[in-house]
Amino acid sequence: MIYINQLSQHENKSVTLKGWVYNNRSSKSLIFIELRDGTGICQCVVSKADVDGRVWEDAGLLRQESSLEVSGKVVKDDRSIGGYELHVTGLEIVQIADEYPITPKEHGVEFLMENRHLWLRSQRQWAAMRVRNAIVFAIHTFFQNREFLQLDAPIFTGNAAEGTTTLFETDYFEEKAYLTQSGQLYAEAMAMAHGRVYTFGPTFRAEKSKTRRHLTEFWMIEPEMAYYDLDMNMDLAEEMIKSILSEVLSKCRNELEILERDTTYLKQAIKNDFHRITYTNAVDILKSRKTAGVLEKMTEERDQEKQDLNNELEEIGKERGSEKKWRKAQIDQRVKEIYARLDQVKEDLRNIPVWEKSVSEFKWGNDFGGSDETILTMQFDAPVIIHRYPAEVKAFYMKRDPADEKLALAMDVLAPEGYGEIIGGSQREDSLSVLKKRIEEHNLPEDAFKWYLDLRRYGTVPHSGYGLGLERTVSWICGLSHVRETIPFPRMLGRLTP
RNA sequence: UCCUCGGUAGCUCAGAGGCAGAGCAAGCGGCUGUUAACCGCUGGGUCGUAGGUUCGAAUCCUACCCGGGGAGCCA
Repeated sequence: MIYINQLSQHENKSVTLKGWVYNNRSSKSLIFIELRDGTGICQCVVSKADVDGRVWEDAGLLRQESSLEVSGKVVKDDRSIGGYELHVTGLEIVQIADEYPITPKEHGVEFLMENRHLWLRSQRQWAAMRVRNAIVFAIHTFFQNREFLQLDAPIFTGNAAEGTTTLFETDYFEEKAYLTQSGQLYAEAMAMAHGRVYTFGPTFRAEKSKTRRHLTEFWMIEPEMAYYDLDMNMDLAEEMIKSILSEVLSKCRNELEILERDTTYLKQAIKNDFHRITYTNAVDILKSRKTAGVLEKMTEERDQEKQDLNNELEEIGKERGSEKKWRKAQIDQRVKEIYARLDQVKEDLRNIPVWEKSVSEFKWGNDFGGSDETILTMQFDAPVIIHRYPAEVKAFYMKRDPADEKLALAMDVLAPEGYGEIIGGSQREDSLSVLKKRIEEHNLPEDAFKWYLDLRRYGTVPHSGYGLGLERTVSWICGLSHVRETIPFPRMLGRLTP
């Protein structure tokens, strides 16, 4: 048995493939089977003249997703996907599949999510999972090559660490336990034992967020380094992202093609320095004449597009009445596309005034909203790192800027093309007395942080770290519009199965 | 929690007070190279649920359920 991605090494040889029917077509004396085997897709051609009666008959019984073994000669043919096809001589059916719910035609999100366990077999989902795998591998490689130690932080935690977010509560032998929202505090303890460490694990947030950027269960990578200041932290984050990008671009060319990902910005992100701007600077940009111009231009573009789409609708509407059946179907398809795009354009047009208001009324000291981030990243061609946020909007454990007590030594990395925040991090407060004061100011129970405070009591050092959201990273690199397609079985508001 | 859009055949959708429709899928037949193949025929309905208005409701009204997108919050 060989795999489809090795076919080029077996040209003109006889091989056996084992897999599933992705799609099939038939005529009087030819049957085309698109076979998938997990490594790729290969068109298998069954010619009535070349096979015995049983093989021909069996080939005629196949339906979408039926499982089979098929043998034949590997032939180079540009008409076939992948450039090679199999001229079938033998065929063994493993199972004739029941009627498969996911047809080669289009489907809605709800239906696809109900059938997520099967949807994973489809090409685009297959490609996204392979990119996710490549990203995971690249992250481990990056840290392992630098002698970081991987650690697993606990999933059950006894207290709501930062006090801000809503956590999932469970019963832990009649005691309350929460599912972790971050492994950071534990990573800090391990960093004091091993110097440089990282976690790679699941994280849970019980917030009722229903957007394309949110899951209730997602995977986070949290490096934590002793003797690292904020600048070193930013350098590491930038190097890591560049390293992930070059790995994926070289290993997943085929996958990115299936996903129809335009890789221009990804390549630019590897080549160019990330833009580093302070929060204060970012606020100035948001309130600038240039930003207002960007939004005005966007409004004009959307207005024009809306007009163009409406004109097209009118024209093809006239044409439809006098056309042949196949052309009518084509027109109907285009009409659907136009309506979908119009909805998006109308939503943008509704949103832009809201964004304009949010930007023009933005006050120093507020945190950025999703739209503010989008507007910022629209003005740069590589990821943007924003650092030194107002301390008031950030977590208690972040160190203040010695040059300005109002600022926290925090940093966020924003991905371009509207993908937004993929990393949040900071230099940590290393003074015992200051940290105690912060815990008090945030009305947090000091008892719960007793062990954490010990880290500042016994050989405290400057240290830093950050958290990278895996699904948001996959979503950005794949060019997917929703994180639900970046994880095999997404857990989100209202979705617990499959 | 709030704003907004939606729920009609297995799937994707049209129908906007007056006979329940199309394409695909399924079944049968036809076609020597198909790429979401194509052509013909056949079967397929709790119009999300409950109530109301009306001679008459998929269509109008009310409540609820489910889903999409967004706000807040965040990775």
